[in-house]
Amino acid sequence: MQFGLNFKSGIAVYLQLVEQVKAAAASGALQTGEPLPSIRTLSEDLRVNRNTVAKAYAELESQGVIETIAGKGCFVRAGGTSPLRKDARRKRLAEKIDDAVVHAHHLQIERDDFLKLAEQRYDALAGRRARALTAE
Amino acid sequence: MQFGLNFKSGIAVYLQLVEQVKAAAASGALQTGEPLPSIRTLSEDLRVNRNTVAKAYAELESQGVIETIAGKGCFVRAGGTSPLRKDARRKRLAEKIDDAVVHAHHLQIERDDFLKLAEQRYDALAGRRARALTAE
Amino acid sequence: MQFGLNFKSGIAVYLQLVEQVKAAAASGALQTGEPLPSIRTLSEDLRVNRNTVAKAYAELESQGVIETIAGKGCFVRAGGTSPLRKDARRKRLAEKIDDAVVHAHHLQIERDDFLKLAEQRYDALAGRRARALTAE
Amino acid sequence: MQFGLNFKSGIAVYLQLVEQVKAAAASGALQTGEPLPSIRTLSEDLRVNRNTVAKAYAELESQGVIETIAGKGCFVRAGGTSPLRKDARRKRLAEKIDDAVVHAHHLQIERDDFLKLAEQRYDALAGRRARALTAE
DNA sequence: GTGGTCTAGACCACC
DNA sequence: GTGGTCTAGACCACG
Repeated sequence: MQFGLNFKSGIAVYLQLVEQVKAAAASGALQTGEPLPSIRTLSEDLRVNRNTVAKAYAELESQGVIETIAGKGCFVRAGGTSPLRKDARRKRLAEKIDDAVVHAHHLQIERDDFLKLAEQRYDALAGRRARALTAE
Repeated sequence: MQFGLNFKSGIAVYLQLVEQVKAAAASGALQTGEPLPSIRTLSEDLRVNRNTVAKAYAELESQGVIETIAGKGCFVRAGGTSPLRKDARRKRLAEKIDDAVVHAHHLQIERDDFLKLAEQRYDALAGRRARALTAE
Repeated sequence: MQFGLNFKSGIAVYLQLVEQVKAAAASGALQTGEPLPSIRTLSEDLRVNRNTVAKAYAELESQGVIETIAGKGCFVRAGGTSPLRKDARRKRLAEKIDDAVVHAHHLQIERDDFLKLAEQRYDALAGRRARALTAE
Repeated sequence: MQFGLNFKSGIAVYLQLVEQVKAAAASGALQTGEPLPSIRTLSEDLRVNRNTVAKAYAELESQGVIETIAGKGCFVRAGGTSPLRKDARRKRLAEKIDDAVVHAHHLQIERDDFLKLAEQRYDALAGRRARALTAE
């Protein structure tokens, strides 16, 4: 998993985590039974307090997205979250992109600049992800 | 204008308002020079405290989206007035795009799909804005 | 740091705080990275409501003078970080200078005196800042 | 008299007027017995509500700076306000200039730029003043 | 009528 | 402990 946090967004950090895990589970990026990173590991990776990660996992468990097995870790639960169809996933993403588009307008970023930036940022994250995988 | 609030989203109410006004201005639903609802009126409509709406409007003013004239009201400012340096504007937009990129990964949307979607949504907003202008 | 408030000046308390913090940062009395007093502490010292101090700190953050980290505190930011375009910065400064010019006329200070005074005060501040840095 | 108002300064407009008249009287720019512009005239010149000017004059009268003679106008009162010595006036102005200098620092305006701007703004106001006099 | 400031006191997120 | 948000209600400045 590759998480991205924004500490200045005004959205609580633990909710950002919850949302991202749910999105990954909804798309099938996280498969049933797959383990999540441990609270300690993740909190260190993200430079975040352990309580914050713990709260996110607790929230996910109470929503039935994951299952916590004491001493073993947290795992994606079967059922409940059937993977979304592709157009449903695109629709979810479209909301996030619309948000960026609105900001592009107010920040006076032109079409070409906007699209180029989208490409750059996508590749930047993909690059970080690849490096993270090979470093394992 | 019609605003909708989600009190359980974990996102500050005043920020929800800020985003909705920005979206309305970007789409042409709110035209340059148009007055926003008064703070008192809107706070009553939304069953929210006056200070909360005031904080949203203050934030919009500091972002250059609206102009507020004490004793008269708040008005949508003309676009193309951002006082920020170009690199600062790009940096802010990059944060929003990164947010979308992270979700694209979690939702397993591939690069081409992501970029095509970005293009579509950008053009969709520009189109709506153009239609709103001519329909005036 | 020592702050002083005038409750009868007709100038909003939170703006008096903003100006004093800015002056302290510009003169080197507050050094880069130095923590400001906590909102609660300062509000008690000044016999002012917590929200008033919070508003001042929020304004300072939005002006790029300080950085606030929720749960940790507020810190003076390094200079040279204004995200504004140069013309926007000059325009803002011009407003302040105009204020001084109007007073120069009313106080019957001639052109040469005015300009000499501007030079003196600029150098005086730069000098204090330099001494504060070396005295560290 | 040449007044300068800043509607975004956070200082009440009527107080800005009061302060400027007091400064002019303190320097001798307004002589004892000299008439102030009428409320109606000044409010139109400054694009301000008549009540605002009236409030400023009322405040000045209550402070003993001016005298209102119903049906005739407002006049600078004798005594009470003996003209300040030159260095006292310079000191008052220095406070305003210091304010501008602090803002120059935070707005990253260098010494030369600052001094050039001070010169420009001084000459700009002097120019407006000259034009206003010849147009009479 | 408009927006702006301030208070008093509550709850939340995070360290 | 830190800062952030929200409410309820007061008073002020301006048109």
